[in-house]
Amino acid sequence: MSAAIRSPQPPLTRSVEDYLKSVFHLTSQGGFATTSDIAAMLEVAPPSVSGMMKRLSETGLIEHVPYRGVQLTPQGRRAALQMIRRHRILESYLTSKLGFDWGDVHVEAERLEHAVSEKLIERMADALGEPRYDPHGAPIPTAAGEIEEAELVTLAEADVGGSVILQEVDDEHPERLHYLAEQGLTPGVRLRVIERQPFNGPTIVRRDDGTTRVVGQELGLLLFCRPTDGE
Amino acid sequence: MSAAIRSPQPPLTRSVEDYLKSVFHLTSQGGFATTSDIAAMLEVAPPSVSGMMKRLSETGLIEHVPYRGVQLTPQGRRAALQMIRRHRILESYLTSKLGFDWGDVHVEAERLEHAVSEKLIERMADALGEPRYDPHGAPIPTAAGEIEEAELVTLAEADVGGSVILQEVDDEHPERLHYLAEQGLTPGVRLRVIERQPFNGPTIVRRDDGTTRVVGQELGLLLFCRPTDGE
DNA sequence: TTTGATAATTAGGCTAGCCTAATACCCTGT
DNA sequence: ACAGGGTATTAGGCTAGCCTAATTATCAAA
Repeated sequence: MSAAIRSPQPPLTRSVEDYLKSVFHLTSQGGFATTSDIAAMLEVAPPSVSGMMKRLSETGLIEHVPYRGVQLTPQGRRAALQMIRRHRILESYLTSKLGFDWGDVHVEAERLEHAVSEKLIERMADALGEPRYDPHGAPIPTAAGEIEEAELVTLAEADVGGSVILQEVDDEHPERLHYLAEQGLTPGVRLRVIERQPFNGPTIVRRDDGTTRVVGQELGLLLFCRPTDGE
Repeated sequence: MSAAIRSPQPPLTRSVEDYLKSVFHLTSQGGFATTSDIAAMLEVAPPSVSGMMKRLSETGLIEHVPYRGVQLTPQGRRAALQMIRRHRILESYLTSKLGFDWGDVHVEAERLEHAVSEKLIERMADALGEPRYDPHGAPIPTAAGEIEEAELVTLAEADVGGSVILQEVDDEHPERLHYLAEQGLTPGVRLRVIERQPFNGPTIVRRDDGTTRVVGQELGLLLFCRPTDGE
């Protein structure tokens, strides 16, 4: 029998925490996370991923189907959600309490999330009033490990003629986030989808203030929206 | 010739940062830091220290006199002071802004100091109003790398009959700090040294409110005081 | 001056994580 | 049914940091 369960679980290393987060994100739509996708996300070589997957499945954090991919076990999912909570609480705290720009908090949180205690995160969450979303609109898992799963559609594929609320934007790349802030494309804004150019062309939207924005397909794929029925 | 100077200096590892801090503390009274003292402080085996000392002197952060000990180079001192600034600003922030107990902040800061950016530390320092002392009374180096050097005497060796201001207490061991707080022995308090028992016995002090405290020698050696002339 | 205790260093090994090169597997298109 | 391209894994190596055991240096006391 395998010794997948250990009573005094050793603390996870930074690397392990990063791998778990990646697997979580890559499997959030269901299915398996592939070796090459994980490698690309973490910027390591595929054999490094294979090696780590072996170790993680031995410790019971993931389920590995060779040549297919991996999924999180309940234990792995719990750890991943804890990391994501840390990350998003940190991003929220840095923007709200220390005046950080929303473009800069991601990389800062990326380092801090491996060093903060549970206690510190809960103090920050408390100071913020237990926020439910981070500055980029991403839902923050609860301390108990529950996360809201919304059915969002990217702006690049939203129905032309319909209305959407911009809910969440990708949190990487400061320049992109600065641009979005300049354009007033921030979480919560209501947009009417006016038209979309063919051949993966840009989407044209109108804000409530009547101004319009032209959003290229690449950017549009990173803007997650909730369709609204009302005009 | 050796290549002690590299233009694009690689970021220091956590370990290196810890070694530099240790050497700084062990040489603060002048002289050399010995291998065994460093090993004891970092809780590693002496040969680990020898190995690291070799690497650090190759990168120009310390000066190593074999079989004697080590000292920081100006570059190493700068790096050490930066770490100490981080540590003390973090301790201050956690107590002032997030309601942490002064006994708990040391271990939290010990982990965070390796993960915070310069920018974050400066934001915290700003939010605190550029504090000059941390919660345990230790002076905080400036961002430029200057630190106040006070001539302090431990309570265990303060002149009997004289008065002192308790300036700084060791920041480790939460229980000890809790005890000190209970006893009202916190930085800033004025104490009159009433008597001291022989054979490394306790020191008896009187606070301004007239109450007295009996402080054993071991504890007294960790309470750093500034003698005052006035009654 | 020699000896012996103590401290420092060298020798040699281990793990976590990464890498490249070589090999094995899977699946799609013919 | 199988050949080939692409993906995954295995093999083998490297570095940082740690360890223990063996060796060497230093210094004080006889």
